[in-house]
Amino acid sequence: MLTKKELKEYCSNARENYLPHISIDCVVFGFHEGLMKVLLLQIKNGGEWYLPGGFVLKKEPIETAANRVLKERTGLNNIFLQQFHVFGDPERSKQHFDMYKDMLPAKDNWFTNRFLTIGYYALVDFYNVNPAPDQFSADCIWCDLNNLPELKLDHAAILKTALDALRLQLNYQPIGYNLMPKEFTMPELQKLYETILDEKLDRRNFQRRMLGFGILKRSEQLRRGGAHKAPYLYSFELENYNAALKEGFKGRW
Amino acid sequence: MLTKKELKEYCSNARENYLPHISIDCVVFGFHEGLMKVLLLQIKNGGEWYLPGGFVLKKEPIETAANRVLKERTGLNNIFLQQFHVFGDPERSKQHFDMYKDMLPAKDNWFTNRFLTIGYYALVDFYNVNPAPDQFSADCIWCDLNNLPELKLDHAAILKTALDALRLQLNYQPIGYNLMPKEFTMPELQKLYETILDEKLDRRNFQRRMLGFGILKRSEQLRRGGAHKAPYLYSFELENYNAALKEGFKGRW
DNA sequence: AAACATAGTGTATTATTGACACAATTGTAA
DNA sequence: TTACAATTGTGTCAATAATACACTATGTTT
Repeated sequence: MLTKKELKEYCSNARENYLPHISIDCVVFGFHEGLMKVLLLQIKNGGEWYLPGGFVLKKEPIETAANRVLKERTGLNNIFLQQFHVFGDPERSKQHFDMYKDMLPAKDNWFTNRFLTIGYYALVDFYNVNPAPDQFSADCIWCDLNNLPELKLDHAAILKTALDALRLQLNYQPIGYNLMPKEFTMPELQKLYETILDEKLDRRNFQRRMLGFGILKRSEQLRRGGAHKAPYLYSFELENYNAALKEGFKGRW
Repeated sequence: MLTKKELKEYCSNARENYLPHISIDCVVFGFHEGLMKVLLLQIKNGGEWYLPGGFVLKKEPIETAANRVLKERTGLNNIFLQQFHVFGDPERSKQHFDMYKDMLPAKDNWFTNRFLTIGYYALVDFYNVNPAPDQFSADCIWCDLNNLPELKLDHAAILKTALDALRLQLNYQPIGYNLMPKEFTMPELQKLYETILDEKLDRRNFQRRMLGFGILKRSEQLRRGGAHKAPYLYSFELENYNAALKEGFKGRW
């Protein structure tokens, strides 16, 4: 926990460098051992959990701010990021870092301000991430999406909205390049979809549909070492993948 | 155009009441005589065009702010509003009301600030709208979507993004209740879809699909007076409509 | 070598979509 | 009054896509 002096310094620094009343929160999705993971921070003392986030520098594009925040929490650059919603209820930031609320008079205290937060979701390769806590957190770890701790503020709602947005995305855009390692098998990719959607899919139909998108290329190699028949390895055909990202799979009209 | 005194007053008032650095811009879609219309404001003097917009009061939810702005421009309450994107490039507001840029020193001048703008699109019944200019505009009028004047700032990009979001919405949500009068014919509804999508649809297939959604009810009455066979009148079955809005038409997974 | 778990491939059935034809209705022009 | 043009209501057939399922292949385990 910050001392009064540290808090004071943080606040005056923040006021000088960041846009007031605006924050960024990121829902970082990863995929590991068949489970959907979300990156969470645990507050120093208190022990409460919250989403990685930060503020926007006065002359910084908001996308850059989101990337900067994520770089700090994950070590990664060029993360797949999708802005999905702004949460602007005046009540939402009422309990923002409330242990610091009384340490400074409101007019000097960054954390008593109202914040609109811009929600981003990020898709990352679990294995490349080096979770790093921020200044206010004791820990930064992956949590199972279906076994989340209680979250501070409206972060549970933000997470839910992000998940809805991600599920919607599945219907008109490819997904997976950012969540899977370079090479993967069809069953592994299927598992990703099943995890996001939280439902079982038919193996054969999944493969047919997926290949139909034309964004995969099959390697000659097989994934050896598994306990059964060795599956083929696939990777994404990046050109087609990006084209599909941009154009979207055709809608229904 | 505001005098220096008026501007000064406006700015000090704004600084006192609004959240700094945050604005709202609304793309108001209407449908009239087979054409998609967008509500635009024309700047006093200058003559340039821009989207209806405004600012967020310090304790006001952003949705309320958007509704307030639209109430002022259209006279309507309870407008169908959809937040679709935040535009946060630091360069985007560089030419914001630039005729006022030099009238006040930057530190006092609200319009030299950087603004993130939250984009909303609205769907309204053309015939219920009473377009009203704001303090900075000489005029507030409906413009044809496919015959737009040049727009100030990044408003052309905002409009384009709104249209994309609207088109996306067609794929998983019903639309029309907010854009059509109470009663309408199937060809009229089809025209709306064709206009939004900017493509011709097959009459018979459109009807089958539309009825399949189960959100329409057919009146016993016909629309008389047209020059040809009188079509049936339909209206939306509001309960089912709202359920479909909430649940969405099923995706493809 | 047999048992087993998982992967690859294919096929029959059903549902959805797309393309199109025809009859009915209404105002207009001959 | 009648023929005509334009438009609406309805239906059908074929193509396509989605779903459900079966069989074979491969590698591990015993």
